[in-house]
Amino acid sequence: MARPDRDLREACIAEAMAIVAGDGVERLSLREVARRLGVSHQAPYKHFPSRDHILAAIVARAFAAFARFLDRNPRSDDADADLGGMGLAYLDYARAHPLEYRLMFGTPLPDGRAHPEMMAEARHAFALLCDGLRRRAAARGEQPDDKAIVLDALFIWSCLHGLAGIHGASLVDTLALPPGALEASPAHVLGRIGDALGH
Amino acid sequence: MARPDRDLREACIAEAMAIVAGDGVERLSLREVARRLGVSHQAPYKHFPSRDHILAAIVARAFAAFARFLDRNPRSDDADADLGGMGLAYLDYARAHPLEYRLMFGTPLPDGRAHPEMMAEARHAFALLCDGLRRRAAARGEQPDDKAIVLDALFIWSCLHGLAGIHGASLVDTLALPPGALEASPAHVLGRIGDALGH
DNA sequence: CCCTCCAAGTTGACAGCGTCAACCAGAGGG
DNA sequence: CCCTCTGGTTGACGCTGTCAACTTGGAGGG
Repeated sequence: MARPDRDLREACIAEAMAIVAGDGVERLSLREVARRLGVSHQAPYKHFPSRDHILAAIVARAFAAFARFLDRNPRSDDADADLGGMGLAYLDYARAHPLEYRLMFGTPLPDGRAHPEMMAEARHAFALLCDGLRRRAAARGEQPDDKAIVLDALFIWSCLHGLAGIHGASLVDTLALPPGALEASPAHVLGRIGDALGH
Repeated sequence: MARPDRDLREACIAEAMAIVAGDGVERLSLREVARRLGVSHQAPYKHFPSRDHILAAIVARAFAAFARFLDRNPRSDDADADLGGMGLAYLDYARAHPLEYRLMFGTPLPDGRAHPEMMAEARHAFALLCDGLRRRAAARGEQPDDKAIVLDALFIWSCLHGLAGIHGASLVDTLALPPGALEASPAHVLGRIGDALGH
């Protein structure tokens, strides 16, 4: 069998990501991936032992793209503003890429022990947030221990993750919010995070 | 057709909820419901036009149970403590009932317009939080408008929802938290919410 | 009492999915 | 030339949601 003129494994990943980005992870099937690539339904299994494996591969890619997005702003001298910018980027990503966001955070993920690359990419995104907090603390002349940094990172991540989830899901319709509340909620929540941490 | 000695519709709902509570919503199939009840695979369709309809029914039940849980503590004279108690109840529910929690908040829900009861039950839970904030404001002699109440309710809900999601999902393993951070995070996040709102 | 209708079930079929298993062709190495 | 391995194809199986036809029992009316 000649080396194919394309790497089918990478093509499967790209196609799976396109399906998820277009229609959501619920529509991801290996048979549809195969159909779109013009190969037999079993061909993707030559590269991925199971559906979970291709899922883990695209989750890892999604986390990597997410982390790049979080890190998109150049670092400034103002650690508070950097942290706020990261928070905005988080919400922007969730809004711009709702289906990818749900892939990462709204889907039972494959077992992390079997997919270390996926785990590493997810950790990277969280680590950016922890780094932002460390720089902020240093700029204020503080030296919190690692656990305190992580706890505040969890606080922030919880707020952002929760709000992104509310924005992205049908919960928005469900809650029957008064006019303007939805649009105002990102700035408000970010402001409250600032209140909590002390400006 | 005689009135059956059981209400199959209610039996389907109960069985569906048992499957979700035991194994998660991914394992919910109408055929399994039918098998467990000893009826033919098509029988549940006499009562529910589609899988979405039974899903909406159990989501409504889950929201109702959730709201009862949030409201479990008697009201005291201390509105701050009541609000904190509600926050703890939120996290307790998510921890005690992870699969039901994920049913409500981690699952693409059926179209809310087709299922008004489900919507109403979800709104009730959110309204409890808004009420708690109103009572707190009144106790402080403040009169925030409706939008301000809702925005802070969204802030709190975001925090709790985000944290519950982190606790409940494989993200906990993914993030490789330092020892003790996970156990400390509920108190920490609730404390930060208090910081944000001003004690 | 008989007949009709309807509700609630049963049975069978279909298409889609993930996965198992057997088979095939071509490339590379001995 | 032969053998092995890799990466595909084909076919089958069991599971799901749903469509469709059929059956049965009971209620209601004449």
